[in-house]
Amino acid sequence: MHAAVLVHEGWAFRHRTLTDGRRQVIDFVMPGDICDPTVFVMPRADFSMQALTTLSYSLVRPEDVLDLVTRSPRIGAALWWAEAYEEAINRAHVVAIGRLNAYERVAYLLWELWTRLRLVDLADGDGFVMPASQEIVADAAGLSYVHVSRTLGRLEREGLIRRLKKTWRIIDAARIRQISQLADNLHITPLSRKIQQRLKQ
Amino acid sequence: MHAAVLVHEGWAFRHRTLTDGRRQVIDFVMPGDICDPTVFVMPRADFSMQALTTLSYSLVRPEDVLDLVTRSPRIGAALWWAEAYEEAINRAHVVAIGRLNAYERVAYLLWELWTRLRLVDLADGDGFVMPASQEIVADAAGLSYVHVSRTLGRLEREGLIRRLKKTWRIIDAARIRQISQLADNLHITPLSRKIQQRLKQ
DNA sequence: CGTATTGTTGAGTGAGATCAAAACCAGTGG
DNA sequence: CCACTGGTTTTGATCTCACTCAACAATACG
Repeated sequence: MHAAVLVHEGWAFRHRTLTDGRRQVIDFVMPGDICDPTVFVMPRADFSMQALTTLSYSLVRPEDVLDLVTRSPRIGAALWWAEAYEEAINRAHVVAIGRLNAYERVAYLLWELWTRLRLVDLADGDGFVMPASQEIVADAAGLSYVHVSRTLGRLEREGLIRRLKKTWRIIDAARIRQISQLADNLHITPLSRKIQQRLKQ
Repeated sequence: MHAAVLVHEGWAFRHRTLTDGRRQVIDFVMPGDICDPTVFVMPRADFSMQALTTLSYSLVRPEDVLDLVTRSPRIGAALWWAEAYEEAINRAHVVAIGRLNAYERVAYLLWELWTRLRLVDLADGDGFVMPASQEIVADAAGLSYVHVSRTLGRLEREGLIRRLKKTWRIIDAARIRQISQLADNLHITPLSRKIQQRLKQ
């Protein structure tokens, strides 16, 4: 059983960088998320993790995880849910990167980030603070940063989003959702909302 | 209703098909694989599954899984391991599709399939039976089937693989492994081998 | 056999990459 | 308040890898 990191504040991302410099961001980690902390310490062969902002988090040791799970079915369920949620996001990424074009892919990413942030009350209405540079977004979407810039520009020109410094706003959520194709992959329910909220604290 | 599926014999694949027909294969399911333990927590699966050959499998109902896990730590550990393994494969897919070119991606796929089959003793030395059509391989790699055909042709012309009907052989494993870049993502250990072997039965 | 599915090959095209330069922005220090 | 610096974003021009279209070959199958 692994230890776990519970993120309270701040963003990070997990990524894999190849020897020649190519990098793929596997996913973003934000408040309410749980993840394996060993990556902070040990450069695992698989992937590594990097903070985007200052992070506040708590560590749960393996023994404690086991203890928590066996004692409280509620927490066990929450952990299990978090796991399943993460997997659903990962599957969506595979589909997005494998079969959506740049326009759809960037729309999906916007939708995912906004949705996940709303889940933990970190979205300010239609807007949210975006700490990641476009280079990192590109590495998450499997695109070049130049093309990400162009695509975001297009979405803005079309009136679907608006950007001001680090704050991005979803102007036409319905359209973004529709373009992204995979919005329903993130099946958010009132229950999941409550669970994630609790984990955030 | 959803339940866990334990595959004993045969291949299947999980995929997501978009409304316009574009399809992404999320992963292949082969003997020893369990899918999908998390489906109990999710309201509805965001993907569907399809058999490639006749399948032999056993179904485990949600209640029974819970029961098994709480009673036998051994089974709990095995489930946990299977989960982690599946995630590692999924992460590798994201990286492969996002950042590898067609040549590397196909090499990776070959490596992954061969490695996973060896894990459950279903590889005949350097060869294995490949039940999936190139169209399905293409949908797994995020490529067109035409390009998959060309790429396999190239690998064969270069003497790295050989194909005879449905049997594919890895002639130069070291090269394939090297080209795929992500071979070490599948961290196989003697332990994992044993666990997978047991699950196969 | 004939028919359907799958695989191969060639030609032309296009979405997104790469290259390069300019514009912008946040600090930092004078 | 301004100039200087390094990072980020934008824009234009060009190129390339993989896609599409189309025809044909091979294999599987009733």
